[in-house]
Amino acid sequence: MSRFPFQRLQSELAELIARTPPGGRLPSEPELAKLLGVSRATLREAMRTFETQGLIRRRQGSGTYVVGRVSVFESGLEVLESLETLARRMGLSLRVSDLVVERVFANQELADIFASPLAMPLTRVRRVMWTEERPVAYLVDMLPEEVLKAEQLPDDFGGSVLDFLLDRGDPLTVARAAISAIGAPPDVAKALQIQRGDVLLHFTSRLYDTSGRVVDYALSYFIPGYFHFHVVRRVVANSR
Amino acid sequence: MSRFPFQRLQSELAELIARTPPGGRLPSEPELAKLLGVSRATLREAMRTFETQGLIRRRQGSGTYVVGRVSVFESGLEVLESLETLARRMGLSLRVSDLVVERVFANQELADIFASPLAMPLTRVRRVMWTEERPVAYLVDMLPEEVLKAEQLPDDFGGSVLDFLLDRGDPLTVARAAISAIGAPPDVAKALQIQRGDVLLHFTSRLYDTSGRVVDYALSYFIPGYFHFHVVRRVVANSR
DNA sequence: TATTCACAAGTTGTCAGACAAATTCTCGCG
DNA sequence: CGCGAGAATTTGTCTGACAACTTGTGAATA
Repeated sequence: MSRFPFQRLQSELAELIARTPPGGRLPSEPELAKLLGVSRATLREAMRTFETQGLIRRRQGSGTYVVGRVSVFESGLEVLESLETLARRMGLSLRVSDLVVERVFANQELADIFASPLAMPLTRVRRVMWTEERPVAYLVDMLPEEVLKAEQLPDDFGGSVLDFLLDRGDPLTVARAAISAIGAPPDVAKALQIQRGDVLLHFTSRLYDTSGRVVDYALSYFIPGYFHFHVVRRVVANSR
Repeated sequence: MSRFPFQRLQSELAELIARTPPGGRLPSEPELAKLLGVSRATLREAMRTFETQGLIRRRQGSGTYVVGRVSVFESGLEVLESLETLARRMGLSLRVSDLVVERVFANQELADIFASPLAMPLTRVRRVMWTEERPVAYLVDMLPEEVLKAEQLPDDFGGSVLDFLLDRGDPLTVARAAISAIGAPPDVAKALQIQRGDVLLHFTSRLYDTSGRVVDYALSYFIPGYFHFHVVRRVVANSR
């Protein structure tokens, strides 16, 4: 539960929308506002965010309707959430194995990414995520030691660096993820118990805080078919 | 000039944001509202849409700031644009080959996607996109014949069904793309001149119009490394 | 001089209430 | 049964207000 009305609103609305069948109508704005304990103006701002994402559609005089979506089991990429959170929403449970937290030093590439000097100390967190006795993802996070020291990770670390930073209250804003497909490199193949060169979905993410600094550089490797990532793409109007 | 205040507002705001250098501050809300001739409530709703898209950041007590737009506009997946348009912006030129436009009939899967009866006639457009003597993408679009008949495609068809529909003025709204990685199926491998099983990035897209109907179901296969797809992910608080 | 603290001014966040505009429903009337 | 006028409902927009937060200023202090 968040401290700020707007964020709480967003998650409650997201839940409500997820519960409503495609094409279904949401309660009217005055009703919803009362139900959620906010003013209509604030409610409308929250609704706009979902409209921007294409999840709902509003028709003056008629109501607000949930747009047909493929499945609740899919994750929209425009919202950054941890695999754990995603899995919980899907009714799955994720397990962590082969957790390795180590201290490394920035090479040229990493120094560029973090806009830091060469050899800056970093904390690298590697682990394999399992669901139902099967490895499905291999995750590597790298963070400046000023942001995260190895000792700070709790013993019951669930596998999500993002959740840890959020719970700690870090002022995170957005992440930028590059999406590609690759054949499994040897170390990843070994961790995921697949063959070298097998197909993997690959994200390379930079997580930013409010000051625009990169606080986490993450490499994610997913075995296709276990997680369904999708994105809503806006059609831009003709410029005139 | 649009008929509706909100749409006019959006384009004027978009312009203002585009004019403001990254990190720059926008005028205060009361000022902007007066300047644009709307109430502060309406203005805030419009601002929310840009905040959702990661273009601006608001800080209570301080102001509203423009986020570095390079990261967002470069080739973000949140905006749907044709490969042609994208390639032109990246300074590449795309060529089309092996264009096949044919009439097919919906099987059960396609009928579900289009919410249509079985065996509904569809127009299927397949082609290979080349850049610099090398095939880089294989695209398949399927549209109800009511939306697009084979004869309607011009002789100089550039390879983008999306551009064609937009130029024609179709009321398109959003597309949903599912992202995954696959090994090349035989037919795709042949078209792209690669080996069966080679790694491909794969999008499955549904394009919607204003009535919420699926007007285009598209399969896209990309050879990794030629197009850089990325997405901006908003951080939201945990819901627990 | 340098530092700290209180405070005022400015900005975003939220609220309540009102009316306009569009849609949908109801019901009387032919 | 069909149709149209009007009522009811719902989203769109506006106004004014206050709360919460940030920032700069300047006086008081070490």
